[in-house]
Amino acid sequence: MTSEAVPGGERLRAGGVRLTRQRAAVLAVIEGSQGHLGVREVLAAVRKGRRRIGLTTVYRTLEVLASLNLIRKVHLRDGCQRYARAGAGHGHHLICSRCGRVVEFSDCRLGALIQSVADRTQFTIEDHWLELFGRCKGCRNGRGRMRRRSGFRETGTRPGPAAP
Amino acid sequence: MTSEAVPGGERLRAGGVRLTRQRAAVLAVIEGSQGHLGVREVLAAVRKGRRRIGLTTVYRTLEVLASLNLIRKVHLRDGCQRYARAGAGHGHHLICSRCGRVVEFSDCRLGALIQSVADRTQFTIEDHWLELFGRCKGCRNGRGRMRRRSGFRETGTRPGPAAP
DNA sequence: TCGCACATGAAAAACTTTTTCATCTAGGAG
DNA sequence: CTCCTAGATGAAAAAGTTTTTCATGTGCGA
Repeated sequence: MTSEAVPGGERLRAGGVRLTRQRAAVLAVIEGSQGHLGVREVLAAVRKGRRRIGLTTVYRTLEVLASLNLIRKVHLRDGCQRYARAGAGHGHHLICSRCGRVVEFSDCRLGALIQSVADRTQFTIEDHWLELFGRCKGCRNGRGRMRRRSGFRETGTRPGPAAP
Repeated sequence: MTSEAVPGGERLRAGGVRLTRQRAAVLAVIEGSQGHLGVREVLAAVRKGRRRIGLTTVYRTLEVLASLNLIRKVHLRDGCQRYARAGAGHGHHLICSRCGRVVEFSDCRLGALIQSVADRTQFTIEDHWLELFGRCKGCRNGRGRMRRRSGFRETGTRPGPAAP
């Protein structure tokens, strides 16, 4: 297995960690999903792809990949151990509350707001975190809310209609 | 114990739930803290105040109080089962990454940004969520980062230097 | 004051996350 | 190309968190 053949291989190496088949598999699963996945879902998806992997490794790998910014940790109203593929920006998310689709955006013009809050509160503001929730085009007229923890698309990359 | 004597009593009743000594105690602990507290910390603080309460009740009560907007759920980088007192706004938080102090603000002028992201992604955006992280005045020159899960001030309301 | 629907809490169950440690392997050295 | 080893893996166990259960308690309207 050459690193060239594995998407993300270079990026893993660049991060100073080894390219293992497990890491490649987890990265592929996340990148192949348009939604956000939890630990058990990643485990199931990797195993469905006929690759052996242990639960412990999934925990560790998700943490490693997130720290390298190869994937993003997504926070929902309840529970925040979910992950989505990383886009170009610094990781703000727009999440469909019905199907779970995650779209990343980075143009958060918060400069003025941050300045104003900083002035008023005497804080030095170092970081911010913004998430938007709504309905994607396909789920616009959906009746209810899909079960939160259900996977959206485990794998398979079909270009979605929405992208920044 | 009349409801008048208990801060939050009216608000609990208005929410359609009973005013119990446990709910009052949990609310008092959260309101008396300037930081964010986890479930175990709330449990410990209530018990330190010599009031009997069970862990199950703490879980249930925090959920009830948060659903009535009497307290807020705070999400941190890791873990998001922490709670802080509720201010007037719709609940955005500025959090000191050293001491844990939480300041709520509500003037988030995100209209233009939300419009722009909505246009580009074809999403209908229904809700947003913004959190700022930094250092409060007192922690400006702090060396490191205080242990994340440590309580900040369990109780006692001394007017802090920072308030919107 | 009474009564009961709602609330509590101890214990157990269910679930999640971390730790441990023996084994494996990616990938650089030779 | 083969060898070697630090880093990676994973099964099992431990630790921690959250939910469920159900008998008992109590807020509050009648």
